[in-house]
Amino acid sequence: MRTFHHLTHDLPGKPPFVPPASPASEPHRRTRRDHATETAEDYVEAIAELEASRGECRLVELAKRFGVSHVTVNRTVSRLCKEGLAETAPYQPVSLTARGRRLANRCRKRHEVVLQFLVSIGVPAEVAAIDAEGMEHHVSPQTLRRFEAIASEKDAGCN
Amino acid sequence: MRTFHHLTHDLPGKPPFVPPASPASEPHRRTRRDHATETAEDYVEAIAELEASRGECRLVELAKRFGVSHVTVNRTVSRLCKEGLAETAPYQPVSLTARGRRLANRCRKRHEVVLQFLVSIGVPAEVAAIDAEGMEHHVSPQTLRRFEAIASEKDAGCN
DNA sequence: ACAAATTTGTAGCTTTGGCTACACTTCCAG
DNA sequence: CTGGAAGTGTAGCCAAAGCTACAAATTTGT
Repeated sequence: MRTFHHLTHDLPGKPPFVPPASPASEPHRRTRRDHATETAEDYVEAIAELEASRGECRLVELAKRFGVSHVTVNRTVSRLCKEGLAETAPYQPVSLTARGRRLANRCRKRHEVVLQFLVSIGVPAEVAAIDAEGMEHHVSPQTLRRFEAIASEKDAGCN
Repeated sequence: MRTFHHLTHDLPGKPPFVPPASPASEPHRRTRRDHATETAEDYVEAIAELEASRGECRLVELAKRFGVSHVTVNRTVSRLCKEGLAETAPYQPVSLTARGRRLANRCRKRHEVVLQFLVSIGVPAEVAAIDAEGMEHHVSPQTLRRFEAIASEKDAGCN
């Protein structure tokens, strides 16, 4: 993600051939940006759940949850700490900061809405669980509102 | 993606502490797997479009489309070639193989279905375009069928 | 209390996907 | 027909997210 302008002195004689970057590239740029936050979102959500269900969140549990090695979890949690979303100390459990908790709550709600929406339109529960996991990070607030409305509509039996 | 067992002699005295990997990790593993194919899907789709609209697909056009540098495009296209989805020669345009074209067609259809579905449930077109871009890769065939059904339902004015 | 099991940390590797800087082809205009 | 602009290639850097192997700490069972 980092840019390196420290060597780009922008000497006026030679514009270093900047690529034009069409407006149509916006959705892609957005999708890439989402990507960067996906991991953080998944992690804070998992941490919150584990704290709720077990009282504390240990790295091994996260590793099991995501199906990755504890090393990957360790590094990712370090990143979350640097970003001010989580806190931890060597050999101690992981906890969320206030910011992390807020993010976790938002993600949990969004996840639930997406999942219930998929189920409400007739997607089998197991498939819906998988799709929701992948889709949730790309659902905008506007779309989420529509999902919510439709899910509750169907729940009320108005179809 | 590569694994390195060349030093894992599996001496029977010490099982190298295999992580348990809960069943709940499946959706995440699946999502990660999707990730790997997302780029390929986006690229073949873009290549097909550019071939259709301009007769040929040049790297610069792809770079503009995705908002990335031509270097990134170059490397990604090389990977597509290795995977048998595209073909190119130095300083020549990029074209799709038969496999690449089939993939592109599937992706285009899926993209259209997702986009139309979002619009049909009342998401503003611009927002729908962005969301579709991010969501499409995570929509299973089952969910896609539901999307399709609902979109055509609404189109027919049955609500 | 101590050995074993579990958990966590660290070193070092891979691939993917970003980037800049610079070199080289192509191609067209004058 | 030649020179510059546009397009492409290559070298080399970065960060994220995956891994194994090994080391250290902590917890647990006897």
